[in-house]
Amino acid sequence: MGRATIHDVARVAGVSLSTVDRVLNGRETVRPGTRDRVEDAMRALNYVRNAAAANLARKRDFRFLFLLPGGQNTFMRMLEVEVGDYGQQFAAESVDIEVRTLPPFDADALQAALKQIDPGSVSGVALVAVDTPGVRDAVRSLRAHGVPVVTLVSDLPSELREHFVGINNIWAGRTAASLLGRFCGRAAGRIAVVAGSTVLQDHAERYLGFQQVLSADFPHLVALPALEALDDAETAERLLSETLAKHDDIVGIYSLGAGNRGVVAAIDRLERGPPTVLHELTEYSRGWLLSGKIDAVIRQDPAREARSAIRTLVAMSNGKSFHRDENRVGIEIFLRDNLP
Amino acid sequence: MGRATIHDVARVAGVSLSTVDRVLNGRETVRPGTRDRVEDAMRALNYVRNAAAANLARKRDFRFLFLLPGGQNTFMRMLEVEVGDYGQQFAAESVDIEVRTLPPFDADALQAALKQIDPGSVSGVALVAVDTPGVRDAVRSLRAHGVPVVTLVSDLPSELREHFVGINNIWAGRTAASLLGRFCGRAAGRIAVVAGSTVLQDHAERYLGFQQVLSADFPHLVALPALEALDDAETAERLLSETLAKHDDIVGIYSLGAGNRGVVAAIDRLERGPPTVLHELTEYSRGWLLSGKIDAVIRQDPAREARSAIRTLVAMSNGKSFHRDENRVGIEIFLRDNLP
DNA sequence: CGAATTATGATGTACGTTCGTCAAAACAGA
DNA sequence: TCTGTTTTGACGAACGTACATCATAATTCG
Repeated sequence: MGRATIHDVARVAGVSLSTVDRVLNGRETVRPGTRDRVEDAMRALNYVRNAAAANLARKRDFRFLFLLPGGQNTFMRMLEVEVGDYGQQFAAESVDIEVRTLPPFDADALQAALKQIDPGSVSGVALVAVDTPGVRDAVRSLRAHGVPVVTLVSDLPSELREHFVGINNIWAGRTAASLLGRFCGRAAGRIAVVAGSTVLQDHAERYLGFQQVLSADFPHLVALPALEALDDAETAERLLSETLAKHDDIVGIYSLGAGNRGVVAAIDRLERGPPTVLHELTEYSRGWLLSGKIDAVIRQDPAREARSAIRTLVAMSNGKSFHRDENRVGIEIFLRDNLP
Repeated sequence: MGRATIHDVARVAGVSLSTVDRVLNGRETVRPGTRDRVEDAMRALNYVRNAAAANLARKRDFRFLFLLPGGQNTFMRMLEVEVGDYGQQFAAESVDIEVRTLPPFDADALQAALKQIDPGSVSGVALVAVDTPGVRDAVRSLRAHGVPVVTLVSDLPSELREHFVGINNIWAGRTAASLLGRFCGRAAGRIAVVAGSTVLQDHAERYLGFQQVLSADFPHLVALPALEALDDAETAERLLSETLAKHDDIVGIYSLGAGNRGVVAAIDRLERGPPTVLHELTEYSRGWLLSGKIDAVIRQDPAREARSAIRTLVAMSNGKSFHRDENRVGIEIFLRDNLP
């Protein structure tokens, strides 16, 4: 026998279909006694609402908008692909996802894109936030019009958005330090740190977390000020090479932003590179792990973030709860031996 | 406007609903020309079949059976919980999951349970395999009757099952060695290894992988023969304490099975424990990470495995393809700083 | 060219739920 | 007890697809 239906519930509870419906959807007032009988029947029959039929009858369809930074950033491009892929899968559940890429790190463009959204025609928005007053304001206005907003990768103050999908970058930095600190052994020395720009929130946070752990747990290791390579490989190579030449006691390297090809190029010039930790798993970083040029990669899984963002939006749009755990994005550590 | 329906496709293609249905479900012969027109229309309208409506009309429901080892093994218990939880969620998609626990590592019980399954009333089976001729035979018979079978955590030869959900334990062992080798620094010495039993396939594989990397990359470190603690905390504590007393050059500890409370108890007796790596993230191992008693935990995520197994069964049961990547279970590394 | 065959159309029912309308019943207050 | 209000029942249409039946149109073949 199949599952119980509302018909079964009605029969067992001795009420009409309408009443079951009213209880189920909190439609009109139902006398407490009747409500109890219905709920008892549902429990007794182990009734679960057939979501397929419900959504069908409701004739819902969702339109979600994703605002992602364009440009060359590998991670963002992977994220874009994943969102697209997942969108395809969700198409069967009548959710329709539009991805719009904007000039990277351009708060004005983001703000304009947000302002331009018609709250009536969009059931949810996900964005990689740039935290400026204008953007905050645009987000506030969207939410005031009843459009759920989730932030992706880069957050806004929590009262502005419904949910954040991404990793905690302070802890990512801490993780890097815990790894690198152990990899470096007992020898005292300095750690070279390469960043995109310290004005980027997530980069700053990673550096902060890195410092925290280093000074607390590995006091014999000292992080140099972050080199601002602007996520550019050539700049990274130049700056890192200069630093490596200037200091002869560098025992580890941490690159917390993009432009890693430059970082590795600089390491390649050394006869033996110190332990190195990077962020984000790409075609390149896989190769470096396998060839032993670097020791570990820390990443946030773009596929998970894409899925998590979509799932969150879906859940919010139909008022359902969603499993926080399932949708959590973890800080992943990859060595040569546990590559996916 | 919402999504296109088969009605739209029929209209655009200039054919009847029936014909669209025939094309869509490969029902009867449709002349190539007509089929093309229909397919063109579907493409033009970007038609995607409404899965909800389809399943509703098909009146499908799935019944999956999970056979898990009982006993005290924390990981298996977590897995059981996760399968149950996920089952609840899938109930809305009319899949019904029954979990049956069997005496652990009892091939006969497993075989009996498999033989007893009525192929007509079950649409798929997931099991933690014990690889014996009898079990192989029972699985073969099930599949011959058209029941999809996936192995979970512990595998069978690949021609016997449709899919395996779990990690590659050789690589898990390699990962442990890569971590521990780096944590130990340059000092030469021995590594104490605690296992459940070397006759367990997965434990043997972990030890193998561990050895591979140790001898290739860290020749100054030598793994002692695995202590067979039978996944029992007291035995583990006793054996490890003896070993630590006997050898004064133990620079690292790897516990690849269960019974970790005993391992940590033994470490606690030392004034300063060597770098330690364990498997599986539990309430306990979290605490040990946070308090610094151990350095790293390697795990396979039981929630992911549960979800992956169910998804795989669902996909197989209705002939759909499924994303291998999404369903892959990774070898995860946790330090104090990236705990979920 | 006509018969046999094959391809397509028309139509209806079903799946389990939502939602609306209207009537009937139960209840409350005086 | 009568009236007015609240609660419940009965019914039907709709959502998009599956599937079955029977009729009709198109094609093939001798």
